[in-house]
Amino acid sequence: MRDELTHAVEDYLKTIYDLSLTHGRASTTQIAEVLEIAPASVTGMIKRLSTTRPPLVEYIKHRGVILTPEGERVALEIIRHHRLLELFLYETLGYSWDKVDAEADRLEHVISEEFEARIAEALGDPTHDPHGDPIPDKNLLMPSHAKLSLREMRPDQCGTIQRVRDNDPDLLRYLSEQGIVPQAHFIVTGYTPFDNNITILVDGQPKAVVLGPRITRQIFVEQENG
Amino acid sequence: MRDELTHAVEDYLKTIYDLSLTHGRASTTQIAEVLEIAPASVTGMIKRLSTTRPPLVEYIKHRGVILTPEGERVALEIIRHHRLLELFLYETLGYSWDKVDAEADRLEHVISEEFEARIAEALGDPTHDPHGDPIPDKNLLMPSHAKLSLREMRPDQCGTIQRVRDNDPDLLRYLSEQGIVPQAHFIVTGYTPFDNNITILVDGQPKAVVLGPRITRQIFVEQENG
DNA sequence: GACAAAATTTAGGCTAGCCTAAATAAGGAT
DNA sequence: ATCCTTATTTAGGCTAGCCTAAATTTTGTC
Repeated sequence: MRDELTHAVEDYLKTIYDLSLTHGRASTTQIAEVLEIAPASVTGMIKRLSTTRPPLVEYIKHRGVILTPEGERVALEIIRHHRLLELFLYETLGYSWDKVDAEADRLEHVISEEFEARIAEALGDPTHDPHGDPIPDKNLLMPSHAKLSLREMRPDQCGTIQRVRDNDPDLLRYLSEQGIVPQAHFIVTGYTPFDNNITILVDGQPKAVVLGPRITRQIFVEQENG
Repeated sequence: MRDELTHAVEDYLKTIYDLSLTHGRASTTQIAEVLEIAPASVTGMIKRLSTTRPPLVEYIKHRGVILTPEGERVALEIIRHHRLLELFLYETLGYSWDKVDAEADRLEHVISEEFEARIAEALGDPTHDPHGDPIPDKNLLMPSHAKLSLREMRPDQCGTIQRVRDNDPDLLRYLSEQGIVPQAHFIVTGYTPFDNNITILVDGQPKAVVLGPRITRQIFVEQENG
């Protein structure tokens, strides 16, 4: 395998992969926002990524980028590192789930294939990290995962939390205080149109929680027929 | 604690610390050799390190450098990271002792204080890494360690290996094949002047091994009265 | 104490990645 | 279709860290 990609390049590819999933194509501004750098810097990097051999992204001026197969391979490799590390930190070292992301963000770029293989084995080839994010397998294939967001659910429907797609430590801590963590079972008790707030009652929790759409959009669930 | 030192700076400080132990003062050329970069590059970096606030090294033109207290603090912090990581990789992840150094060299710069604290605790606040190198404690104090090198020993003397101060994987693999690892008990069976070769027989090994001074100088032992 | 060899520093250059300010292109509203 | 806003790119600049080649200092030897 060729390597020798810089951390910065790996971060760009990971970001583009992520944005492509929800937006199809990653725009300069979106990438700049995620990476917290100036849009002009993104343009420069994107040009480089699209002219390497093999190219890592396909770039159309003023139209944003998508990953090439090679770019996607690299992105998935980093995502596998990241999510395996998150689970390792959580399971083996006892990190709280709101702190694993920041640590994994730095470690993901420096661990060797041997490190990856050893923690994967120690964890029993896991398919999901502590946030419920799917972990690509050795061949970089994504396991199946819930695609229904909590935002689509309505009163009286129930299900289990599968995935919380956000890395803000404060939000994660807040959610876990409310019992909103993967595998938690809940019932929707309220929905208000216009602001799209959703109220849910989590099993074992004293009271229901109202969540706005910015949050519920990031929470994926398995619905139950109830 | 101030941080935000680059990986390169940390590598320089670690190298200078190491060289200072054996040579008192680290010369431009020595640093360049260890880091495998051009001497001119070292001069440039040293100037920077000596003019930061607070300065990390004390630099006298044409005379080399020594660490300031602050520089030493940073070096010891990195060395603590490195050696804790080596032991962690060895004990917890099952790495062979010849591979831990390379992995730790990259990880040492990116782990957080929390990571450091958690692996230290998981390992029971260890004092020595798999090569027998002493691990600075939380307050960066070095535990005591063997200072007698195998090179000084003579026939009929015996003792135990305490420390193998070399990171060349091939050498380490060779030595462990001969049973020369920390805690191994041995007796010196031969010494030849002029070339300073030393022959030792390790307990449980079928035959004696002849080691040149470049190797024996790096092996530290605890002598026994025998 | 002079001189050659070795060590070190200076000078000038390069790449990766970031920045700001200014120019240009795209897209939506009228 | 034009105007205005927003997105994007261009141009020029900066720092960290490396490089080579040339100049200089130190050191060891006679």
